[in-house]
Amino acid sequence: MANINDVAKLAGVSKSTVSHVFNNTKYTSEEVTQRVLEAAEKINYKSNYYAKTLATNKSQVIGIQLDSPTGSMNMFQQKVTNGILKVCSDEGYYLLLMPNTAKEKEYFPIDGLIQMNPTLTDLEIVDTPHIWLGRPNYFIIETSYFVDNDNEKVMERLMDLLLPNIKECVLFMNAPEDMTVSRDREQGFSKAIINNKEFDIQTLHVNYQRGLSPATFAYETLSELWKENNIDTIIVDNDFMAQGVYKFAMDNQLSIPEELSIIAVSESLESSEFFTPPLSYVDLKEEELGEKIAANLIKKINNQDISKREIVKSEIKIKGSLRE
Amino acid sequence: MANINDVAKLAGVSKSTVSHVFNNTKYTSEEVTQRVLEAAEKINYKSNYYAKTLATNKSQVIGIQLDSPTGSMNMFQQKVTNGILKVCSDEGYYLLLMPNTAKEKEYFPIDGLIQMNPTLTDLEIVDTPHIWLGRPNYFIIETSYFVDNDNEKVMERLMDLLLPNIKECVLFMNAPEDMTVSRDREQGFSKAIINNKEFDIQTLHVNYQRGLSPATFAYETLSELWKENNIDTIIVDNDFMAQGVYKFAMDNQLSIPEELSIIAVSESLESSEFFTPPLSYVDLKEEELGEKIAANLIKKINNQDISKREIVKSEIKIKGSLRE
DNA sequence: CTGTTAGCGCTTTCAG
DNA sequence: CTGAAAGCGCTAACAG
Repeated sequence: MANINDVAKLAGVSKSTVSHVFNNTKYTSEEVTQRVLEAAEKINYKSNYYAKTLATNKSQVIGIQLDSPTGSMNMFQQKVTNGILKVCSDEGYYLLLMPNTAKEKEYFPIDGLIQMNPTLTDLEIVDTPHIWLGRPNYFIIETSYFVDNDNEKVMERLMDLLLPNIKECVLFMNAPEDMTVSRDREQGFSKAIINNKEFDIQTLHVNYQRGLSPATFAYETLSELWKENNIDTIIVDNDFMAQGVYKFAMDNQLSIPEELSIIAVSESLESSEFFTPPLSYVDLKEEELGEKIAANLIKKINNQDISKREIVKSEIKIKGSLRE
Repeated sequence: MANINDVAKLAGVSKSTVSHVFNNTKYTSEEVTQRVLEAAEKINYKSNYYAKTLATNKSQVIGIQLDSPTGSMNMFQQKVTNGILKVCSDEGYYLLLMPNTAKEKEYFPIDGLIQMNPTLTDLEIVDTPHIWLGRPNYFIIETSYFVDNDNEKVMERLMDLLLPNIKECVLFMNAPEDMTVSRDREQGFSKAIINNKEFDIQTLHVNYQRGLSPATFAYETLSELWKENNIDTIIVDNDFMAQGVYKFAMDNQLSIPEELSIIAVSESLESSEFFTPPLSYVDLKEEELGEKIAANLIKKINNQDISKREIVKSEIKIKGSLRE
């Protein structure tokens, strides 16, 4: 692989001149510029990224810190990543997927970090510009930048919509307990109940337990709670869980939405239309989340001002699964 | 950020000794080792990846060359990526997503490359160990390594299964024409027909045209062809298309599978169970593809022998959408 | 077994 | 406007 010296020699100039014409970092005469470019072309010179990074200490890479050690991403994360990738490639940044393996003996000087999936116990990150996807916990929220959905608000709006049509009891199957997002949603859920005391209904709230598949979890939880409660409305975390609920409805010959009204708080599988009747859901605008987060991070890397919290509004999509 | 000199000074040894204890590249006395480790710990030393790479010319990064300029991945690719990521993190490799933007002024010395989605017009890649996901075209196949499904074979097996129950006419809605995979599938499809002349049926074959959503494409194509042919069996490229077919069936009050038998050649949305009746499909074992490809690439990087072509067997999953 | 030293390829000050 | 040279942090002979 040809290097900068080869080009310099061939063009009959010095290393630094070559560097300058390649980086537009100083004026070089038209003639010299041409000579250098031609020489480079001739021997197919490409600047060595690693040497450059070592010298400049700017890597042009953004890392995504994944929350799983194997590096698997769930559908939500994959969609967000697509959004991130879009602006990264526009802005000339590389995207590095970083599984959460504990070792870290090496210092990989990425320019910025995107931290997936905040939990209640995350610690502050230092020495790298970073942005959270979702709300960080209260220990670090003051000092953290993040991009998030309007989780609490959308739950309130959703409940305002649902409440008039709940007959007796609503069940909320929320995300896992340790995720900040599930807290925010629960908050919105509770607020709406309190603010609408005129509707005298019963509420049930459970968190998804990792281990069972979401569909199975939903099915089993519902079977259990069904016996002792007159559940007629169900909010689930995602369409995967909804699958379990639909199956329960079918097994027990319950009609949706007449006897069981259901909505999912995210459509990670993009499966709404596969359900009969089509599943109502909340569109989290994952790509937009990704684009916003990447755009902000890049600004931050370049020391431009950005707001600490950026909210992407989610949108309630009403389909046939909701009782009128 | 502390560097190797700081550690050396603090521990009272030389740079190279520090380097050696960190890389296990030469024996160092127990005592010295300890001193170095402690010193490193104390000042929070992490070896600088870029300097190391520049010196060794081994980056420990594997690139995924994406086929879209925006860098978006479809579901199939995302699932394969999960498999890749798994072995990468096991083996200490980073994974870099490389959108297909034409610039490339820089030479980013990745150790190896995974090339997604071969088409009929791809050119040879030089100077980087690489493996294709899927069969490369015939211009380059002789010199290329790849991991692929048994596309042709599985189509033959599928047709053997289907043929006895086709009444008059089968429609195959294949992947886009420029992809090698669609050629292989068509090959298998035709072979099965020829080898089973005793079944006197009519066949229709169309390639998906990018632009329309797969579901819409399927719906419209079917509407068109339906008028003039007595189609009773349909093979579609994926479950997204199947959605269009199910909708067509519903709109025209055709019962599945009695009047219309249907199977998808991939279940990219993992949506089989969302259909009523559940959609039959071919399981492409995406994660396994990803794991195999990464494992092979890493071996290749280390100059170990690997076979040029590795096949992952796909599996036909029969559900209620197929007439018996 | 440990230390010296010459690179890896590029950027960037500083003289000219 | 151009070039010489120091340095980015680390590795790997090689000498001791």
